[in-house]
Amino acid sequence: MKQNGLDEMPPAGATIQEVAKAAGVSKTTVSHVLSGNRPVSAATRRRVEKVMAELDFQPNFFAQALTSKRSNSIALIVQDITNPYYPALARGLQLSVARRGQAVMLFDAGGGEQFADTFVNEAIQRRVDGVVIAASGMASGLARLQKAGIPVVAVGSGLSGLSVDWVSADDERIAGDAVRHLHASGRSRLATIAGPRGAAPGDSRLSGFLDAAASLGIEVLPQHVAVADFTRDGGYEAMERLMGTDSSPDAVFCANDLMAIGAMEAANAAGLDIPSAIAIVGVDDIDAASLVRPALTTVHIPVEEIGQAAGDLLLHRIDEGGGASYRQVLVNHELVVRASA
Amino acid sequence: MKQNGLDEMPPAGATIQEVAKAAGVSKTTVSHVLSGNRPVSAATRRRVEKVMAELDFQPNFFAQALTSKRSNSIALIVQDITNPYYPALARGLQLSVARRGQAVMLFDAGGGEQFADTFVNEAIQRRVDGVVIAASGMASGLARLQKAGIPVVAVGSGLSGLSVDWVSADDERIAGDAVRHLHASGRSRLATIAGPRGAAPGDSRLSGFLDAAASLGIEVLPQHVAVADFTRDGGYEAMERLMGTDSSPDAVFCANDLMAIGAMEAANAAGLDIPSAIAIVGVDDIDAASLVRPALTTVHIPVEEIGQAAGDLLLHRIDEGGGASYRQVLVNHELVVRASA
DNA sequence: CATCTCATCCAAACCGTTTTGCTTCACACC
DNA sequence: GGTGTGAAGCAAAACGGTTTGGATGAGATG
Repeated sequence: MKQNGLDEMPPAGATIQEVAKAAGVSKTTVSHVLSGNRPVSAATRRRVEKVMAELDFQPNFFAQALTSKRSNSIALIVQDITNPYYPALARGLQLSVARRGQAVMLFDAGGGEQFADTFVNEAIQRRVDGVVIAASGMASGLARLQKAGIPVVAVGSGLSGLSVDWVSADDERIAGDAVRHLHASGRSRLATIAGPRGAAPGDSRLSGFLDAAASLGIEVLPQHVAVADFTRDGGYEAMERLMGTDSSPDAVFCANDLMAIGAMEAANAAGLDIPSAIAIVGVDDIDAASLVRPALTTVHIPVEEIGQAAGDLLLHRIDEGGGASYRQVLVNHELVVRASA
Repeated sequence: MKQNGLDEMPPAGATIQEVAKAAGVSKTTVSHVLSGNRPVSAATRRRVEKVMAELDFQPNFFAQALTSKRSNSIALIVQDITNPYYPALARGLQLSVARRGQAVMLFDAGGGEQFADTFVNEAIQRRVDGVVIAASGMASGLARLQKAGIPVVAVGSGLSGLSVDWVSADDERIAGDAVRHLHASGRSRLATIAGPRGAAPGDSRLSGFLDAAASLGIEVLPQHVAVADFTRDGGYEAMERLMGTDSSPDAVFCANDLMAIGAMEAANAAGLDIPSAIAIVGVDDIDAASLVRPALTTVHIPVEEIGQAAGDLLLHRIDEGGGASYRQVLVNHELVVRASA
């Protein structure tokens, strides 16, 4: 019977009832000293608090949630937690919401797409107080969450049309800045490795790239637009395709660093020198960007800040409701010129 | 009043009571079709299920948790989520526990130390079904969790003495393998950049390093043991200290890749060629290890597998209790020889 | 025909809180 | 000495499920 040799009894956690009895008051009163919802005389309060401490009383979380209808948990749904972008996002988010007693539930789609919807279901069933969603194909999930009355904030661009709070980097301008940098350093045969079509930052960075090129009078060949999945391997393969075209580019803008690094490897493997034969620029400024040789020129995005902003937006909507006026925040980016372009 | 232009009414989630009424049965019966705890006639079952679907009924998570005393959530407490080691761990863990309907709650100590205890409290209050703890200074937290009767599994070494399930890489042998490789390639003035003393993988890798050196007849100078905090910056500074000593080393074993990369940078900055002037080996085999130039020789650790094993151990203890017989699993590592050593 | 046994279903108690009336009591006031 | 007032505390009803102990009726058994 005895499971642990140390204690004679599993502590089992005192209930409010037991505290009440030990303190000689009703559970109502105990509840009141707990919540402060109604006044309790100083003497009684002290007595109750003392008993609580002695019994190591901790209010039952589930019972509280049941009546208050709040779980004090928020869900973070990410595309791929092993992509260094997301841990930074998670940290920022936790920083923001932890102060308000909210815990973060992590749902990692593992790079796949189909899971995101499953996770939305989980979040709804668990009645989280809110969810931050940073995964591709989130539109349908968004709708379901909103129908369920759960506050959401989306992370990523291409959301302007939707009725949702969101935070994002200014992806079009990011791409534009990269293009202008490339152009200023004399490149003219521009290519891009874009993210998956229809997904968050992929489309915006692509259109930003295209627009900027157009406004500089640069023609971008159709075969110079490759699509990959934001992974290093994807970038590698996309680069191979790009190099395989008859008129090969002298610069490529990659929609994130991971793909840019993959692209660099492909270029190396093909014997192309970076940056003399081909310039490469990425986006995100992950740690690895400064580690590769040549060091990757990229656009720094303050990811942790994005996470915090998402948390703030979410808390605001949880507290205030906020109705149908949606807020969006754009964070600042910065071109970091290193050696690759 | 109207908040969302679409629906006239917030769906509000049907209760079991409403389902019962609509199906013309008692809530008991509904509960039984839900849980299968007692037989229900096929006809009734169908009727109830139909009503459930129509009303989009989802059992209230809190109410269920209140009676079942299970939250179907587990906590993952990590030292620093931006260290690429931990996201991989998180993924492995989720992979393991998601199949059993458990969600992962992420607590990121943000590199700091003092938070881990706070998080343990959070976990207890939230009555998670179990916790995986992978952070330094976890001993006190372990004790508290166990006293609260919450299953725990620890990740990291130096836990052999403790009464707890744990999973780890074989840190002593990892260090030994690295040392033997260094020795085999002709190095003799070995140094190490260890993790913080008293913390999980730092100590074991250090003693493994020392033991292996001793058994090879290599003398390690006291000033050739530097301590850092597992970050890149920490590795950089530790390397500076190492190079500042009068008899400078010709090889350094770093307790993780991040520090190894920092060390490489410091060596570069000092004009030391790697590997001719100084060899460097790390541990973890994070993505960046293959990206730096020269590519980092390191010891590969199957981190995702560690996460899965931790999940399996935890689920087992949640299900079976398991009493005072603790399990430990050691995962296999592998030396990956690249260019830096 | 009386009884026994299942299969089905229901009512009520329970999980541990919060919240909403109400009661009590002391005190001030007229 | 009645009456109004506020402070302090209590009982009971939620919250939305699960579980336990019957009740009911149909078919099997003697």
